Amino acid sequence: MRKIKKPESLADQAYNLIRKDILTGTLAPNEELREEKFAMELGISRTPLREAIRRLATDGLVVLQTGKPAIVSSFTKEDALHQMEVRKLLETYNIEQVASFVTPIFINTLKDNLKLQKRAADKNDFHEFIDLDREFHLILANQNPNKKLREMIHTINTGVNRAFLILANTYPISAMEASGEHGSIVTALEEKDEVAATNAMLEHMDNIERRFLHYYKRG
Amino acid sequence: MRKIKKPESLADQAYNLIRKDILTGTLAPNEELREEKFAMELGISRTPLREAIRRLATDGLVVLQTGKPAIVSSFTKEDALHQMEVRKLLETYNIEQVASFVTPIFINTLKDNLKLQKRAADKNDFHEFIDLDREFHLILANQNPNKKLREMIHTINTGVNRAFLILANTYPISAMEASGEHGSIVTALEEKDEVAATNAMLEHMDNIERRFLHYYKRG
DNA sequence: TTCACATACACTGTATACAGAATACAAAGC
DNA sequence: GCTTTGTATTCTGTATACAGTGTATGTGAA
Repeated sequence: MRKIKKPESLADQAYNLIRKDILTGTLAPNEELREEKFAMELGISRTPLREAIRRLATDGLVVLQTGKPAIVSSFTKEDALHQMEVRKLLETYNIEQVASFVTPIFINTLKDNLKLQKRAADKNDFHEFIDLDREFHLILANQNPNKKLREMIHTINTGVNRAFLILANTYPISAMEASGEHGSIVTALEEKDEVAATNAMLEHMDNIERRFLHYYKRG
Repeated sequence: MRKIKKPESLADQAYNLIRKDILTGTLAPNEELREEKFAMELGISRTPLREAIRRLATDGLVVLQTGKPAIVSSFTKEDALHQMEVRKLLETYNIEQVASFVTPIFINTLKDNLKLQKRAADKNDFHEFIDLDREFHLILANQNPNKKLREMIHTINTGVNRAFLILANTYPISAMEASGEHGSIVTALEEKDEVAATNAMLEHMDNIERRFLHYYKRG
């Protein structure tokens, strides 16, 4: 039976749109989200917009201030490092589990993604690479049967990706490096070597952190 | 300086109230939350109630169904075990970290809580013990400088505590056992023995799981 | 000029009104 | 009797209206 797709609610649409704008930096940190004004711009009323903003707040992407307009959240270096610490814990734990579930189709999916990553890196297509990077880790997470763990990895990665934007300028090097590290992970998985996979992931995480700090310092 | 407490918004109040009702089982799984009816009962309008419900949804305590009333979420045995798996990961990681930050005042806070736990267990005060149990793990989490990790432990523990309610009937034994396990954790922390503390926590987690499965089977 | 104070404005929090979708029920047809 | 279809009701999604509070602006006195 073919399903008829339901139209997304206005609140959902607003949520996705604003979320993307924050993650891509179109909406800068500390920017105020005045409800009436913002709703008008989106062509909707305050009600669904408010719902979207509240949801973004639980994601940590905006901060609510009672009686005052919500603002796009800013984050310190410490916040980013904290997130990376948790991410490291979750991603390494996950890959160790996932290494036992390796199937040919799973490996192929990863390899397809890898190819696209390399292509994006070659073309210097920044946004494309960020998306593929995110997707790569999503594929890994989604292989885990534990739904709660999957959810947590998703949210933490969203936050981290935002900090990653700081690397925008010097992205080409980062992308090449990251792409190579992803390759190592896939190789280890293909050989069903749990230890190697975990180590590869840990190394990847450490390198992300290193690159982040390196470029963060230079502003 | 004494602080003047700001009045909570209606949405906040509704959120806390409904949350508690779900966690204590006053609102049963699959129960429908009809907005108008429910808002009337609380003496507020639909708007703040909706906000509360949406927030509960991101906590995983209710499930939204577009165009249909939201329902109190149910959870399967698998869900509970999945949550416990993540909790195990986070709590053991946390305590290993926290063991290095041990201060006398921290130990005293834990010991105070322990005393109250024992008292509640002796008095067979079910709700009190659940609260103290939750607080015990909260104290441990809050000692960690990593805010993101703290947040995650808080949310995961909320969910787990709900499953714990299944043990309500046979609670006395569980409470005594859990209380003792908490004691072992504090002792290990007091001796600044990271390994012992981590092991004590891991054992505690495994026991929670064991008790859960034991009583789950018997209904 | 500067400070005190009053007034106007802007924005959120909350209530209510309205439209469309889902559901329940009853009547009609097989 | 059972299925089906039309209709009424109920509910959510969204828009709008209203109230209260904080902030900015402007005016008058020192």
